[in-house]
Amino acid sequence: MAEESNPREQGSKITLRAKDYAQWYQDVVRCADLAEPAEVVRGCMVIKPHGYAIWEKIQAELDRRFKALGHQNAYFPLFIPESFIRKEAEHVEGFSPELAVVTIGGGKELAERLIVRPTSETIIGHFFSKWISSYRDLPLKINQWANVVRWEMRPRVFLRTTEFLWQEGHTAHASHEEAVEETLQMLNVYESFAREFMAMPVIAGRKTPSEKFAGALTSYTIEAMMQDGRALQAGTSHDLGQNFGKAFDVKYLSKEGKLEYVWQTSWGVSTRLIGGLVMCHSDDNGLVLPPKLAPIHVAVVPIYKSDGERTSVLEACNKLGGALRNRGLSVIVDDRDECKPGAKFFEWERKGVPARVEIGPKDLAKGHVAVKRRDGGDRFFVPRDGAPDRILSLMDEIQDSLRKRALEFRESHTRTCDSFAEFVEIMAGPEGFVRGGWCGDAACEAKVKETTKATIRCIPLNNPKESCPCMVCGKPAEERVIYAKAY
RNA sequence: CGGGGCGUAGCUCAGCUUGGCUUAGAGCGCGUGGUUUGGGACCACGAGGUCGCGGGUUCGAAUCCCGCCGCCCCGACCA
Repeated sequence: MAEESNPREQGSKITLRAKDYAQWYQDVVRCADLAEPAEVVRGCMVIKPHGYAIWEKIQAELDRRFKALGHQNAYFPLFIPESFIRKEAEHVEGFSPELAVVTIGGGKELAERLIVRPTSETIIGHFFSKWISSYRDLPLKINQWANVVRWEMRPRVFLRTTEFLWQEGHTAHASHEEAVEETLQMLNVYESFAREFMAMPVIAGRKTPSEKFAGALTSYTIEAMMQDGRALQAGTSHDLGQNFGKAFDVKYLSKEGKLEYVWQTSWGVSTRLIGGLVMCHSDDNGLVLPPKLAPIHVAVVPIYKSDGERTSVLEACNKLGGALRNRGLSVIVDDRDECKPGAKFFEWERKGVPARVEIGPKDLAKGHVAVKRRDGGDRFFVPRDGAPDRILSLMDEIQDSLRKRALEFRESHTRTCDSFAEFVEIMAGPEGFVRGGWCGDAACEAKVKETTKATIRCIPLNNPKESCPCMVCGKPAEERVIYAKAY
């Protein structure tokens, strides 16, 4: 049905996933009214109310989790003096190509150019050095919700926009051990959030040196699989070592009276998560949302002909709506007179509302309501009395079902491979994840990228040691890593 | 940055090759009135456009020429 060339479908047409995955993604984003390309500003997007509501839900839960672990929110300047960026050699090299620079302010050329922050390690490092003087000031655990700008070559709504929203956590510790612990703890927060709230299973692991954050000692990541088999880096957590501590002179006096550099971490997730959410669960009819992140849980659609029917049907709808709201659900009773029920069904379906309830004269007579879940299956009926509780428990079922479905998809698209020739063949096809050995040589990693465009997404945490051949050179390797093409 | 596409009504586009037959059009959307309402309703009337910008050619330019700007898509980078 998504392919009908009915003129009234213009602007709301969704390309089939199997036909053109990239176009399908854009269509779902547009039809679900999540965001639109800003057009007047290259690479930027307008996050529309329905999309922003999802972001607010993501924010609320992550913020809760961060604070529960002792982090405090703060806010740092949008502009960073150019000299700050230059203080950490690897950092400047990594970010230079994608910086936006302000050269004029108030009509006058600036004495020092200002960088629109691409990330805040440098300016936060500067302030940490002012705030930290004793081991008693540590650990310092700060989080910032902010926008950042990276002049990417090819923007894509949510997945890679010039400006995006994110949170960046920055912490300083007295020991490397404690910093590593923090890095892994926050990676774990991301992993569990993705699994529990987004219903998106991810593989948590370590980046190879060539893929790590510019300026970090070690970077960790969570990698999700999209429905086209590609990987999405959904969040990162970095062990910064003393690199920024040394660059910004962040020192403290230890208990023993010695002056030491702090050990820092940084970690972030962004509005890219929304893109991941879309690509993980949605289908040819539009957006599919896990209930825990859905701005609207239930759409109640009244069906009536006469005015008399309208009154009694709407009364029943509002009563059910109230009962559902009392159970903590967000409900819309779609009492618009100007469109027919069918149009309403399509609209809420496209927007990913997890469940739809229909109430009409027939239902009133039979004492039940009709329920349709967005994630599939036929419409079914539940008695009116038990409907609120049944629909509440349905939310958990949908959440769980989406997670299981995504996990099964990932598992059925993950292959173990020992031969480079076979690997090249896999990457030419419908893709997916490949578990293959890696000897640790950057040359082998580079060869994979050159020939297939795939990369090592991560070396999974708690990876079982396994003697296997390096998938590229055949030399002995100690463990398998995740190879995939990425967004 | 390389390759491709596009800029005409709120949206999607036709018209451009062969300049005048257009007083710039269509569908969708929007407004008003009526009939409708269990999977995208229909009829009637109506509002809405300096044809991306700047030059040029011509009696005459959305259409031809030159220059500029912008956006989207496909490749090399990232959260």
